[in-house]
Amino acid sequence: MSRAERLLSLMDEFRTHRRPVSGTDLAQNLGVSIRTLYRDIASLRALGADIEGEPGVGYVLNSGFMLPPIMFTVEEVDALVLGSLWVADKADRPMAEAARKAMARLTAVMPVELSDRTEAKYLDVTPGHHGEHESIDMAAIRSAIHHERKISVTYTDAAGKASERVIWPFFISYLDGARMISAWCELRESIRHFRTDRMVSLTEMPTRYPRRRHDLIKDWRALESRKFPHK
Amino acid sequence: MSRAERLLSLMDEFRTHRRPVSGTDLAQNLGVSIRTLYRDIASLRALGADIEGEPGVGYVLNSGFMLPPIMFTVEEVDALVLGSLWVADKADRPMAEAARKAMARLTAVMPVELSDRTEAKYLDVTPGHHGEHESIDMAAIRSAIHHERKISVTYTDAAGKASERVIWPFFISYLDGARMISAWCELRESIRHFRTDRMVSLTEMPTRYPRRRHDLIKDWRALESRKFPHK
DNA sequence: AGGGCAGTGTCAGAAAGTGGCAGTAGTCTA
DNA sequence: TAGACTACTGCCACTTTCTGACACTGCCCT
Repeated sequence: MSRAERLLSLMDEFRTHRRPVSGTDLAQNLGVSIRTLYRDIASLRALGADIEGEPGVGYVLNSGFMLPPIMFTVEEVDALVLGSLWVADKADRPMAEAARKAMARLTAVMPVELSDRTEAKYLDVTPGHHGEHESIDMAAIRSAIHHERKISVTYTDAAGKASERVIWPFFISYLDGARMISAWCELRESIRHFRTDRMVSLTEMPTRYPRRRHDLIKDWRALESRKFPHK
Repeated sequence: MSRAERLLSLMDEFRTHRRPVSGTDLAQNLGVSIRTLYRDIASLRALGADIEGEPGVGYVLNSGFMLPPIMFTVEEVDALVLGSLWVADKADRPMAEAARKAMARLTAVMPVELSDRTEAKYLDVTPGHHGEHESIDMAAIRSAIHHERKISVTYTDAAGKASERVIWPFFISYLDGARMISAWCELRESIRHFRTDRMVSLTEMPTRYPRRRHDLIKDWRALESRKFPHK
């Protein structure tokens, strides 16, 4: 195992621990000495990893992961840039912010001669209809989907009538200017779609929903293709 | 200079040469022996660089550049994925293809636990109105912009009337389902916008346009903000 | 054919990385 | 408070990897 590979493995190791992990444990898992482990952590930090370490406690990787060196073509970068512009303009606020940050990271390491391209000096998405931003936290929905947890929402329909729902969200669709959540609705006992701008409030629930997200998506796609058999 | 840095510098070196460059020259520029240069090139090829070498001719980098190790957060990846989905669905064909390739490259190096996210298992843009795909080659327009060259187009307006134009393209705007080129038009002697789906034919010209793209964009933005002073 | 070039293997020496050790300093718990 | 547990840094001998020099093979172009 080369050093570069070991650094990647070390990043993976952090992510397998939900609580602080000691340097000694990490070193043992990687088959290196504690001194080398300290050097590796210093190297990762130099590369931008957000690793926190407290004496007597251990290490925590606050967020993120490392990608190894990658080859890209100029066209591929254009595509990433264009996509990020769209997300920054049209998606929910946390997502828009993430797109900006992603582009900043890419720009920081990009050869300077390509700065025109990463800085989108000559292309853009039309500044258009932003739609109504949702008041609820989209990151909470993404987290609920990822962890397959129920959420409780106060939802108003097109007529403005409010209802309380416990739903199992499993998919996010991005319309131009709005977001739609596909979820199993306990009230209606079937799959329903919810616009995020009509969610008045949202409460994360600790309960896992009793079906796998993967299966819900399968059912939903089967349902959708019966309705719209173009795919 | 570490070896990793030198590999990046070597990629930069290729891009400064428009014709084949000999290994000896490259080695000299980097301050290493020819033997080491050969090893470096082997390493870059192993990383996916498209480097061609012919005895008696020299090396050519066919395309691309290398990014060093980068840290990303999960949210940032989501944003890149979402953006790529939009580009793949709504942009011109070459751009859409580039987005798919970019995502493939990222997916290939991503930790497996994140595959749900990079494979967009739980988010998507609405499959919607694709608009009319242009018959002209968008890559040619991007090239013309990048090299600040004129193009000659046969353009039909909304009424279907065709005209020949020599234009200096400097910006691409992406609408939902269509692309619009902002360019100086020699016929109208002013800045005009052209939908790419109304360009019947396009011929690249070797002539550089006599103004800097940067300046054209400045004028255009000044004009646009006089028309729409919301920015 | 000759010049110019890409390419590979080998090996001694150079450079980078590792592990062990000593020491400093902080957190947590009994 | 003391002790166990932990993060951290500098130093140095040893280990591993990389480099340059050399010899050799083979291809392209004029």
